[in-house]
Amino acid sequence: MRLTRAGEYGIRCVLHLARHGKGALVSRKEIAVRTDVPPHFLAKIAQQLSRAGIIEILQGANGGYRLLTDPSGITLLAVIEAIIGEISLNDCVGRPESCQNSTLCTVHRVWNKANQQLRATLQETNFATLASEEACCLTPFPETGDHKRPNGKK
Amino acid sequence: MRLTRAGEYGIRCVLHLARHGKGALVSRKEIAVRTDVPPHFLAKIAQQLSRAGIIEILQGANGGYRLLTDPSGITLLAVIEAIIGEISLNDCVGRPESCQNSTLCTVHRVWNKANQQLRATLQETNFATLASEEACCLTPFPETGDHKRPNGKK
DNA sequence: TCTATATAAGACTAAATATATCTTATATAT
DNA sequence: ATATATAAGATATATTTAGTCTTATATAGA
Ligand code: SF4
Ligand code: SF4
Repeated sequence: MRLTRAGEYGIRCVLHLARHGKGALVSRKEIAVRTDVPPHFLAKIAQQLSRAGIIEILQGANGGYRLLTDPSGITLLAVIEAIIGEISLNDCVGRPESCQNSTLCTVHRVWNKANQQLRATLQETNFATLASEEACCLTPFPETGDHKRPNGKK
Repeated sequence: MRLTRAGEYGIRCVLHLARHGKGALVSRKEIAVRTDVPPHFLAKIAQQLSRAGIIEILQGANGGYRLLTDPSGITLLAVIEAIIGEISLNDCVGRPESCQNSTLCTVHRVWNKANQQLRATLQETNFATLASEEACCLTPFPETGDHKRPNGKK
Protein backbone atom coordinates (compact mmCIF):
# COMPACT_ATOMS: atom_id res chain seq x y z
CA MET A 1 0.00 0.00 0.00
CA ARG A 2 2.66 2.41 -1.07
CA LEU A 3 3.43 4.76 -3.92
CA THR A 4 6.20 3.43 -6.16
CA ARG A 5 9.49 5.22 -6.60
CA ALA A 6 8.47 5.95 -10.18
CA GLY A 7 5.37 7.72 -8.91
CA GLU A 8 7.36 9.74 -6.41
CA TYR A 9 9.89 10.68 -9.10
CA GLY A 10 7.13 11.72 -11.47
CA ILE A 11 5.82 14.14 -8.87
CA ARG A 12 9.28 15.58 -8.31
CA CYS A 13 9.73 16.05 -12.03
CA VAL A 14 6.47 17.89 -12.52
CA LEU A 15 7.05 19.96 -9.40
CA HIS A 16 10.41 21.04 -10.70
CA LEU A 17 8.89 21.99 -14.04
CA ALA A 18 6.06 23.80 -12.30
CA ARG A 19 8.57 25.96 -10.47
CA HIS A 20 9.82 27.09 -13.86
CA GLY A 21 6.29 27.72 -15.09
CA LYS A 22 4.23 26.50 -18.04
CA GLY A 23 6.17 26.13 -21.26
CA ALA A 24 9.64 26.64 -19.76
CA LEU A 25 12.09 24.12 -21.16
CA VAL A 26 14.26 22.29 -18.67
CA SER A 27 16.79 19.63 -19.61
CA ARG A 28 16.37 16.09 -18.40
CA LYS A 29 19.80 16.27 -16.86
CA GLU A 30 18.99 19.29 -14.74
CA ILE A 31 15.75 17.74 -13.54
CA ALA A 32 17.50 14.47 -12.75
CA VAL A 33 20.22 16.17 -10.73
CA ARG A 34 17.99 18.60 -8.91
CA THR A 35 15.35 16.05 -7.96
CA ASP A 36 17.77 13.20 -7.29
CA VAL A 37 16.32 10.82 -9.87
CA PRO A 38 18.41 8.44 -12.01
CA PRO A 39 18.50 10.07 -15.50
CA HIS A 40 17.51 6.98 -17.47
CA PHE A 41 14.71 6.23 -15.07
CA LEU A 42 13.51 9.80 -15.44
CA ALA A 43 13.42 9.30 -19.20
CA LYS A 44 10.95 6.46 -18.84
CA ILE A 45 8.82 8.39 -16.41
CA ALA A 46 8.82 11.42 -18.67
CA GLN A 47 7.54 9.30 -21.51
CA GLN A 48 4.57 8.31 -19.41
CA LEU A 49 3.93 11.92 -18.43
CA SER A 50 4.15 12.81 -22.10
CA ARG A 51 1.61 10.18 -23.13
CA ALA A 52 -0.71 11.50 -20.44
CA GLY A 53 -0.50 14.95 -22.00
CA ILE A 54 1.11 16.55 -18.97
CA ILE A 55 4.50 17.41 -20.43
CA GLU A 56 6.04 17.81 -23.84
CA ILE A 57 9.39 16.26 -24.70
CA LEU A 58 11.76 18.07 -27.04
CA GLN A 59 14.49 16.02 -28.64
CA GLY A 60 17.81 17.10 -30.05
CA ALA A 61 20.49 19.43 -28.81
CA ASN A 62 19.13 21.76 -26.11
CA GLY A 63 16.20 19.43 -25.76
CA GLY A 64 14.33 18.76 -22.56
CA TYR A 65 10.88 18.72 -21.01
CA ARG A 66 8.23 21.33 -20.47
CA LEU A 67 4.73 21.57 -19.05
CA LEU A 68 1.92 21.68 -21.58
CA THR A 69 -0.58 23.30 -19.25
CA ASP A 70 -0.60 25.72 -16.38
CA PRO A 71 0.58 24.15 -13.08
CA SER A 72 -2.73 25.14 -11.49
CA GLY A 73 -4.48 22.73 -13.82
CA ILE A 74 -2.27 19.76 -12.98
CA THR A 75 -3.34 17.77 -9.96
CA LEU A 76 -1.29 15.44 -7.83
CA LEU A 77 -3.74 12.69 -8.74
CA ALA A 78 -3.23 13.20 -12.47
CA VAL A 79 0.53 12.90 -12.20
CA ILE A 80 0.43 9.86 -9.94
CA GLU A 81 -2.08 8.03 -12.08
CA ALA A 82 -0.14 8.86 -15.23
CA ILE A 83 2.71 6.85 -13.74
CA ILE A 84 1.16 4.03 -11.73
CA GLY A 85 -2.27 3.80 -13.33
CA GLU A 86 -5.59 4.43 -11.62
CA ILE A 87 -5.34 4.11 -7.87
CA SER A 88 -7.01 0.97 -6.57
CA LEU A 89 -6.62 0.19 -2.87
CA ASN A 90 -7.84 -3.36 -3.29
CA ASP A 91 -7.89 -5.52 -6.37
CA CYS A 92 -11.69 -5.62 -6.37
CA VAL A 93 -11.94 -1.83 -6.51
CA GLY A 94 -10.37 -1.55 -9.94
CA ARG A 95 -11.52 -4.93 -11.17
CA PRO A 96 -14.80 -5.90 -9.51
CA GLU A 97 -14.94 -8.99 -11.69
CA SER A 98 -11.86 -10.33 -9.92
CA CYS A 99 -14.07 -11.32 -6.98
CA GLN A 100 -17.46 -12.82 -7.65
CA ASN A 101 -18.83 -11.43 -4.40
CA SER A 102 -18.05 -7.81 -5.10
CA THR A 103 -21.64 -6.89 -5.89
CA LEU A 104 -22.78 -8.05 -2.44
CA CYS A 105 -19.68 -7.54 -0.34
CA THR A 106 -19.90 -5.00 2.44
CA VAL A 107 -16.13 -4.77 2.72
CA HIS A 108 -15.95 -3.94 -0.95
CA ARG A 109 -18.12 -0.89 -0.34
CA VAL A 110 -15.74 0.37 2.32
CA TRP A 111 -12.85 0.02 -0.08
CA ASN A 112 -14.76 1.85 -2.77
CA LYS A 113 -15.47 4.70 -0.40
CA ALA A 114 -11.89 4.91 0.87
CA ASN A 115 -10.57 4.77 -2.65
CA GLN A 116 -12.82 7.57 -3.83
CA GLN A 117 -11.89 9.67 -0.82
CA LEU A 118 -8.18 9.20 -1.39
CA ARG A 119 -8.44 10.11 -5.05
CA ALA A 120 -10.48 13.19 -4.15
CA THR A 121 -7.83 14.37 -1.71
CA LEU A 122 -5.07 13.96 -4.26
CA GLN A 123 -7.17 15.75 -6.84
CA GLU A 124 -7.63 18.76 -4.60
CA THR A 125 -3.94 19.53 -4.74
CA ASN A 126 -2.50 21.22 -7.82
CA PHE A 127 1.07 22.00 -8.73
CA ALA A 128 0.65 25.77 -8.71
CA THR A 129 -0.08 25.51 -5.00
CA LEU A 130 2.72 23.06 -4.38
CA ALA A 131 5.26 25.12 -6.31
CA SER A 132 4.26 28.44 -4.77
CA GLU A 133 5.17 27.55 -1.23
CA GLU A 134 8.58 28.38 0.10
CA ALA A 135 9.44 24.90 1.19
CA CYS A 136 10.07 22.38 -1.52
CA CYS A 137 11.32 18.89 -1.94
CA LEU A 138 14.12 19.49 -4.39
CA THR A 139 17.82 19.29 -3.83
CA PRO A 140 19.30 22.78 -3.32
CA PHE A 141 22.18 23.95 -5.48
CA PRO A 142 25.38 22.95 -3.70
CA GLU A 143 27.08 26.34 -4.11
CA THR A 144 24.34 28.49 -2.72
CA GLY A 145 21.94 26.24 -0.86
CA ASP A 146 19.20 27.94 -2.84
CA HIS A 147 16.70 26.25 -5.06
CA LYS A 148 16.91 28.97 -7.71
CA ARG A 149 20.20 30.16 -9.10
CA PRO A 150 20.74 33.91 -8.74
CA ASN A 151 22.00 34.18 -12.33
CA GLY A 152 21.55 32.30 -15.55
CA LYS A 153 24.82 30.44 -15.71
CA LYS A 154 24.73 26.75 -16.25
CA MET B 1 -0.90 1.17 -4.08
CA ARG B 2 -2.89 -1.95 -3.34
CA LEU B 3 -3.76 -4.18 -0.42
CA THR B 4 -1.88 -7.47 -0.52
CA ARG B 5 -3.63 -10.81 -0.81
CA ALA B 6 -2.57 -11.57 2.74
CA GLY B 7 -4.36 -8.45 3.93
CA GLU B 8 -7.49 -9.33 2.01
CA TYR B 9 -7.38 -12.88 3.38
CA GLY B 10 -6.95 -11.62 6.93
CA ILE B 11 -10.10 -9.57 6.58
CA ARG B 12 -12.01 -12.56 5.26
CA CYS B 13 -10.80 -14.67 8.15
CA VAL B 14 -11.85 -12.21 10.81
CA LEU B 15 -15.16 -11.56 9.10
CA HIS B 16 -15.91 -15.27 9.08
CA LEU B 17 -15.05 -15.52 12.76
CA ALA B 18 -17.13 -12.43 13.50
CA ARG B 19 -20.15 -14.08 11.96
CA HIS B 20 -19.77 -16.84 14.54
CA GLY B 21 -19.36 -14.33 17.36
CA LYS B 22 -16.73 -13.68 19.99
CA GLY B 23 -15.16 -16.80 21.45
CA ALA B 24 -16.68 -19.24 18.95
CA LEU B 25 -14.10 -21.77 17.82
CA VAL B 26 -13.85 -22.36 14.09
CA SER B 27 -11.37 -24.74 12.49
CA ARG B 28 -8.74 -23.42 10.15
CA LYS B 29 -9.97 -25.77 7.49
CA GLU B 30 -13.52 -24.45 7.60
CA ILE B 31 -12.32 -20.87 7.40
CA ALA B 32 -9.98 -21.70 4.52
CA VAL B 33 -12.70 -23.41 2.53
CA ARG B 34 -15.43 -20.90 3.22
CA THR B 35 -13.31 -17.83 2.50
CA ASP B 36 -11.36 -19.34 -0.39
CA VAL B 37 -7.93 -18.95 1.16
CA PRO B 38 -5.07 -21.49 0.80
CA PRO B 39 -4.94 -23.32 4.18
CA HIS B 40 -1.23 -22.97 4.75
CA PHE B 41 -1.32 -19.33 3.80
CA LEU B 42 -4.17 -18.83 6.25
CA ALA B 43 -2.00 -20.37 8.97
CA LYS B 44 0.63 -17.68 8.52
CA ILE B 45 -1.96 -14.93 8.47
CA ALA B 46 -3.62 -16.31 11.59
CA GLN B 47 -0.32 -16.19 13.41
CA GLN B 48 -0.05 -12.50 12.67
CA LEU B 49 -3.62 -11.91 13.83
CA SER B 50 -2.77 -13.85 16.96
CA ARG B 51 0.31 -11.75 17.72
CA ALA B 52 -1.81 -8.64 17.26
CA GLY B 53 -4.18 -9.92 19.92
CA ILE B 54 -7.15 -10.19 17.59
CA ILE B 55 -7.62 -13.94 17.60
CA GLU B 56 -6.61 -16.88 19.75
CA ILE B 57 -5.23 -20.04 18.20
CA LEU B 58 -6.06 -23.41 19.75
CA GLN B 59 -3.80 -26.30 18.85
CA GLY B 60 -4.48 -30.00 18.95
CA ALA B 61 -7.42 -32.10 17.86
CA ASN B 62 -10.55 -29.97 17.44
CA GLY B 63 -8.33 -26.93 17.41
CA GLY B 64 -8.99 -23.75 15.48
CA TYR B 65 -9.27 -20.02 15.79
CA ARG B 66 -11.52 -17.71 17.74
CA LEU B 67 -11.96 -14.01 18.31
CA LEU B 68 -10.60 -12.65 21.57
CA THR B 69 -12.81 -9.58 21.63
CA ASP B 70 -16.25 -8.56 20.50
CA PRO B 71 -16.46 -7.96 16.73
CA SER B 72 -17.69 -4.42 17.41
CA GLY B 73 -14.29 -3.61 18.89
CA ILE B 74 -12.31 -4.88 15.92
CA THR B 75 -11.77 -2.35 13.17
CA LEU B 76 -10.91 -2.95 9.56
CA LEU B 77 -7.80 -0.87 10.12
CA ALA B 78 -6.60 -3.05 13.01
CA VAL B 79 -6.90 -6.23 10.97
CA ILE B 80 -5.22 -4.79 7.90
CA GLU B 81 -2.34 -3.32 9.84
CA ALA B 82 -1.89 -6.53 11.80
CA ILE B 83 -1.11 -8.15 8.46
CA ILE B 84 0.67 -5.56 6.34
CA GLY B 85 1.99 -3.22 9.01
CA GLU B 86 1.03 0.42 9.44
CA ILE B 87 -0.40 1.91 6.29
CA SER B 88 1.99 4.31 4.61
CA LEU B 89 0.99 5.70 1.23
CA ASN B 90 4.46 7.00 0.49
CA ASP B 91 7.76 5.89 1.93
CA CYS B 92 8.30 9.26 3.60
CA VAL B 93 5.02 9.01 5.53
CA GLY B 94 6.14 6.04 7.58
CA ARG B 95 9.82 6.86 7.53
CA PRO B 96 10.31 10.64 7.29
CA GLU B 97 14.05 10.11 7.67
CA SER B 98 14.08 8.34 4.30
CA CYS B 99 13.87 11.74 2.60
CA GLN B 100 15.90 14.60 3.98
CA ASN B 101 13.39 17.13 2.71
CA SER B 102 10.39 15.72 4.51
CA THR B 103 10.33 18.42 7.16
CA LEU B 104 9.95 21.11 4.51
CA CYS B 105 8.22 19.26 1.71
CA THR B 106 4.73 20.42 0.79
CA VAL B 107 3.99 17.20 -1.02
CA HIS B 108 4.88 15.30 2.11
CA ARG B 109 2.15 17.14 3.98
CA VAL B 110 -0.43 16.10 1.42
CA TRP B 111 0.61 12.50 1.81
CA ASN B 112 0.41 12.76 5.57
CA LYS B 113 -3.10 14.14 5.33
CA ALA B 114 -4.26 11.54 2.83
CA ASN B 115 -2.73 8.78 4.90
CA GLN B 116 -4.42 9.93 8.06
CA GLN B 117 -7.74 10.24 6.28
CA LEU B 118 -7.48 6.75 4.85
CA ARG B 119 -6.63 5.24 8.20
CA ALA B 120 -9.53 7.09 9.79
CA THR B 121 -11.97 5.72 7.25
CA LEU B 122 -10.78 2.18 7.81
CA GLN B 123 -10.97 2.68 11.54
CA GLU B 124 -14.59 3.74 11.39
CA THR B 125 -15.64 0.31 10.21
CA ASN B 126 -15.89 -2.53 12.69
CA PHE B 127 -16.59 -6.19 12.16
CA ALA B 128 -19.88 -6.24 14.02
CA THR B 129 -21.22 -3.90 11.38
CA LEU B 130 -19.65 -5.84 8.54
CA ALA B 131 -20.90 -9.19 9.84
CA SER B 132 -24.43 -8.00 10.60
CA GLU B 133 -25.35 -7.11 7.07
CA GLU B 134 -27.09 -9.64 4.90
CA ALA B 135 -24.61 -9.54 2.10
CA CYS B 136 -21.24 -11.01 2.74
CA CYS B 137 -18.10 -11.91 0.92
CA LEU B 138 -17.88 -15.56 1.86
CA THR B 139 -18.45 -18.57 -0.27
CA PRO B 140 -21.93 -20.03 0.35
CA PHE B 141 -22.29 -23.67 1.31
CA PRO B 142 -22.69 -25.62 -1.93
CA GLU B 143 -25.66 -27.71 -0.72
CA THR B 144 -27.87 -24.89 0.40
CA GLY B 145 -26.48 -21.70 -1.02
CA ASP B 146 -26.66 -20.33 2.52
CA HIS B 147 -23.84 -18.90 4.51
CA LYS B 148 -24.93 -20.58 7.71
CA ARG B 149 -25.70 -24.26 7.94
CA PRO B 150 -29.21 -25.02 9.18
CA ASN B 151 -27.91 -27.72 11.53
CA GLY B 152 -24.70 -28.49 13.29
CA LYS B 153 -23.41 -31.26 11.06
CA LYS B 154 -19.93 -30.97 9.72
C1' DT C 1 -0.35 -44.53 26.82
C1' DC C 2 -1.06 -44.50 21.92
C1' DT C 3 -3.01 -42.58 17.88
C1' DA C 4 -5.26 -39.43 15.00
C1' DT C 5 -5.94 -34.78 14.23
C1' DA C 6 -4.95 -30.09 14.36
C1' DT C 7 -1.99 -26.05 14.39
C1' DA C 8 3.15 -23.87 14.92
C1' DA C 9 7.08 -22.35 12.95
C1' DG C 10 10.20 -21.67 9.74
C1' DA C 11 12.49 -23.03 5.35
C1' DC C 12 11.77 -23.00 0.74
C1' DT C 13 10.00 -21.91 -4.06
C1' DA C 14 7.88 -19.48 -7.83
C1' DA C 15 5.99 -15.57 -9.82
C1' DA C 16 5.28 -10.85 -10.14
C1' DT C 17 6.73 -6.25 -9.57
C1' DA C 18 9.85 -2.55 -8.86
C1' DT C 19 13.96 -0.30 -9.95
C1' DA C 20 16.85 0.62 -12.50
C1' DT C 21 20.69 0.34 -16.58
C1' DC C 22 22.29 -0.37 -21.30
C1' DT C 23 22.17 -0.12 -26.22
C1' DT C 24 20.86 1.54 -30.55
C1' DA C 25 18.20 4.87 -32.98
C1' DT C 26 16.52 9.47 -33.87
C1' DA C 27 16.10 14.45 -33.67
C1' DT C 28 18.05 19.19 -33.55
C1' DA C 29 21.15 23.32 -32.93
C1' DT C 30 25.30 24.93 -34.44
C1' DA D 1 28.91 17.11 -40.40
C1' DT D 2 29.15 16.98 -35.55
C1' DA D 3 28.02 17.23 -30.92
C1' DT D 4 24.32 16.91 -27.93
C1' DA D 5 20.01 15.48 -26.30
C1' DT D 6 16.09 12.42 -25.88
C1' DA D 7 13.32 7.86 -27.70
C1' DA D 8 12.42 3.31 -27.30
C1' DG D 9 12.99 -1.08 -26.11
C1' DA D 10 15.88 -4.89 -24.26
C1' DT D 11 18.09 -6.47 -20.38
C1' DA D 12 19.40 -7.01 -15.52
C1' DT D 13 18.88 -7.06 -10.53
C1' DA D 14 16.55 -6.77 -6.26
C1' DT D 15 12.58 -6.93 -3.62
C1' DT D 16 8.12 -8.28 -2.53
C1' DT D 17 4.30 -11.20 -2.91
C1' DA D 18 2.09 -15.46 -2.77
C1' DG D 19 2.05 -19.86 -1.80
C1' DT D 20 3.97 -24.58 -0.47
C1' DC D 21 6.48 -27.96 2.19
C1' DT D 22 8.55 -30.08 6.14
C1' DT D 23 9.21 -31.03 10.81
C1' DA D 24 7.70 -30.19 15.42
C1' DT D 25 4.23 -29.64 18.93
C1' DA D 26 -0.20 -29.78 21.25
C1' DT D 27 -4.65 -31.97 22.37
C1' DA D 28 -8.74 -35.11 22.40
C1' DG D 29 -10.18 -39.40 22.68
C1' DA D 30 -9.71 -44.59 22.28
S1 SF4 E 1 -14.35 -10.41 -0.54
FE1 SF4 E 1 -15.15 -8.31 -0.78
S2 SF4 E 1 -13.41 -6.97 -0.24
FE2 SF4 E 1 -12.55 -9.02 -0.58
S3 SF4 E 1 -11.95 -9.04 -2.78
FE3 SF4 E 1 -14.05 -9.85 -2.69
S4 SF4 E 1 -15.36 -8.04 -3.01
FE4 SF4 E 1 -13.32 -7.26 -2.46
S1 SF4 F 1 10.22 14.78 -1.84
FE1 SF4 F 1 8.58 15.15 -0.35
S2 SF4 F 1 6.94 13.70 -0.94
FE2 SF4 F 1 8.82 13.03 -1.99
S3 SF4 F 1 9.72 11.51 -0.60
FE3 SF4 F 1 10.66 13.49 -0.07
S4 SF4 F 1 9.34 14.29 1.59
FE4 SF4 F 1 8.18 12.67 0.59
